[in-house]
Amino acid sequence: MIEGGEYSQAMMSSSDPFMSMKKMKKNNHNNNNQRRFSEEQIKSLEMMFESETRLEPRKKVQLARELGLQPRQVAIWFQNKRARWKSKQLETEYNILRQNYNNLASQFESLKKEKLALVSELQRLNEDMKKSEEEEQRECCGDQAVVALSSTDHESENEENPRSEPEDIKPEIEMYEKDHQGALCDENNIKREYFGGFEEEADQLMNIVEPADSCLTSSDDWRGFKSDTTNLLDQSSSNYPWWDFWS
DNA sequence: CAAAATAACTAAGTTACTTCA
DNA sequence: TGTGAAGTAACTTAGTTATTT
Repeated sequence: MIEGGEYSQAMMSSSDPFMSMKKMKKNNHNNNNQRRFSEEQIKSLEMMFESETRLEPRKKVQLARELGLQPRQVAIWFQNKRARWKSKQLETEYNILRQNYNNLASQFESLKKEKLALVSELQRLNEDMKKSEEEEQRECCGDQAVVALSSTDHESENEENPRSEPEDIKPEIEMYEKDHQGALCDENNIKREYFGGFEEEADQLMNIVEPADSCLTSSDDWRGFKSDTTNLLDQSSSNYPWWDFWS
């Protein structure tokens, strides 16, 4: 809808009622035939805009009178100024978001590397443990064989010591195997060992880490983490701000 | 009092022009 | 000197709100 007085004043400065819209625009860019506002005018408009981004009608008329402009020109200037200001704001916010994203991405990358290093370290430790277990077992069997052969010459050193009782060896070995075989591959043992007393927390951590594993280790674009982390963020946001994680 | 008409405003997008590298 | 990009005043359109009829 066209504004009443201001519009008429601005548009009807041409005497030709049949003048094309383009020509009218050309002729009416400014009532003083000046294309751009003066520095003084801009300065005043800017100052007013800083105090209020929307002008009251009375102030608009007053400002227009002070600057020698039509009230409509002031209104339009404020409209344009709001639009420019908004797009600048958007640009600023976009840059901030992009910077935050880049920071998060690099932090994510370094955590990813750290995690891989920890996983391989864990694997190495597991292998070491397995080896020492096997050696222990081998040594144990060798001793028992020796004991069995020389049992007639020696009394048992300790009756409670199962190794001194050849007939008890088998069940004991079975018991030992039962208790220790693959112990370090057992998730519960790992948790007990590394998170002693905090198994529940460990479970939560595992739940968080595991879904991310596939995207961390796969060759797929890691940006696919979005769907996984959405849940993660939702879960944790109720307890503490997720960004605390990075601090 | 409800509903239609009108005036005044807004945001978003466009046009015509100037300026400058 | 010509040209394209950027900036800007003025405009159009469609929507909202307040006031009047």
